[in-house]
Amino acid sequence: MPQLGPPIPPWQRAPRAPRSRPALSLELIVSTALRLLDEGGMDALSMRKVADALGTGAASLYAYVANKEELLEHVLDRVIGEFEVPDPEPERWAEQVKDGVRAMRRILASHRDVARFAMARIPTRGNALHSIERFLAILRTSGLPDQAVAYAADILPLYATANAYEDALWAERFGSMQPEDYEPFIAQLRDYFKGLPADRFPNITALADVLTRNEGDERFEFGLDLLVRGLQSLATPPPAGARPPGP
Amino acid sequence: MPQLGPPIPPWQRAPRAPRSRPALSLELIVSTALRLLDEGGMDALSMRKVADALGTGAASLYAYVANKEELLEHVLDRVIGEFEVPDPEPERWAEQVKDGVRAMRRILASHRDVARFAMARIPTRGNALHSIERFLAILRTSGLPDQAVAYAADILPLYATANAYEDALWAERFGSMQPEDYEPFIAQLRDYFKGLPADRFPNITALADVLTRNEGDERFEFGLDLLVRGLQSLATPPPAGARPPGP
DNA sequence: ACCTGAACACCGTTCAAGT
DNA sequence: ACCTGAACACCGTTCAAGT
Repeated sequence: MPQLGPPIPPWQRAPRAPRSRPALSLELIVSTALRLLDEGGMDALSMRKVADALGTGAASLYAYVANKEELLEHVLDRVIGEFEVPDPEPERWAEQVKDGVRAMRRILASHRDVARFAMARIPTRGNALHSIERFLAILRTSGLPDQAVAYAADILPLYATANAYEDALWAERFGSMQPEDYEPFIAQLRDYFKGLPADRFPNITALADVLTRNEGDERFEFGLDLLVRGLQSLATPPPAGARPPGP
Repeated sequence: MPQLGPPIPPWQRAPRAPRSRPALSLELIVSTALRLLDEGGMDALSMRKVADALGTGAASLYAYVANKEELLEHVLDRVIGEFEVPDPEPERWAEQVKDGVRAMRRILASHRDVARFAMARIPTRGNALHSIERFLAILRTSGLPDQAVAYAADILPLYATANAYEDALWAERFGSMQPEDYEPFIAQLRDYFKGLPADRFPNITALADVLTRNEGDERFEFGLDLLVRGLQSLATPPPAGARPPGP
């Protein structure tokens, strides 16, 4: 029960607050949507719930966004705005690239289900453009051919997003993506692998332990290292005389 | 129009087919769900629509699957069943790994929106287990350390799935993922990049052409090559003294 | 035991009607 | 011009009631 003060006779009331809720705006709709998403995940982000949190009806949102998809694009761009890319330091471009991918994943994962609709959108809104521009600046100091720079600028964010997407689903299933929270599940999976018939599953049973290793960012870092090492090998021309191994 | 034979008088008909529709079964529910997904994408796959196609009500499905999520898992496993992994040929493991990742992407992309729920599920059902087992067999002939094999077995399917996910969204937006269907959109994006103020976006404007290059699988192959080359560099011990790499 | 109609608590989006 | 109540056409899931 809310505490009620003594009753105020109508004639003493303020002349009816201009509006108890602020006027609607795209800005306000987007921040409300992001807040709901952060608090309750994707299920909490419906047009109706956003409108409700703003004290209006869902139909009113359609004056500012064409549809839910467009609202999600704005939310994504707002999150991308948190991504700060440093000025290029050419002699350590590879480490800067890694730091950038790590930051992308961290920021996406910190906003719960944002990663789940971040994939496959070609982000062309303001903040995304700015981030791409600055990420390209770092990649270009590598000496890689332009097309390799362009593909890398696509693939690295895809890798960050895919990992953040997985993070989000782990968090959904276990209430958090902290390893200790889902360790029992991992242990169960490990036992399941170990208990498989070894004649039909010789590799899974033999590798059960490493397949279910659950050590923070190790797997993410492993893949990131593969990608960036590959880029470095393209940037560094093979030593004259020697030929790279291959088929 | 199907060819109809001469009309058969009612008294010659079979004594009323035991049921005009076959009995429900998990098998039947899963194939119906996959058919609807292939035909109409994710929007066509609802519990109600699957039930409808089977001539029953949505509630009846819950005798066979706990919820929609479980149905999707079965659909995914059915699709994974199309994935055929060859026997290992140790001397060309890297090429076999690449072929495997290509096949994963191709199969996922051929089933429209399957990729959209394939991510981040740890597939432990029958077909998935079998595929993982055989993929591990190939990876283990590389000579990579066990943990690297295990991480690779996670990351490579993630890469295939993330790309197939993008394919699916392109197909959704443009009715197909054939490059010629969305070339106008790409051209528009290219012009947009080129028209940006060059002082604020020097890299995007300079790279507009390569950033919007749209040549089939090139980008996918580029990333796949980075990953597999990275694995090869881990498998081949560095040339201490004079170690000849390769076969 | 198995199946299901109807209900519950939601969706995104549209549109006529209000101010 | 801006806003919105109510409606439309959907969802996934539950459950009492039927056979």
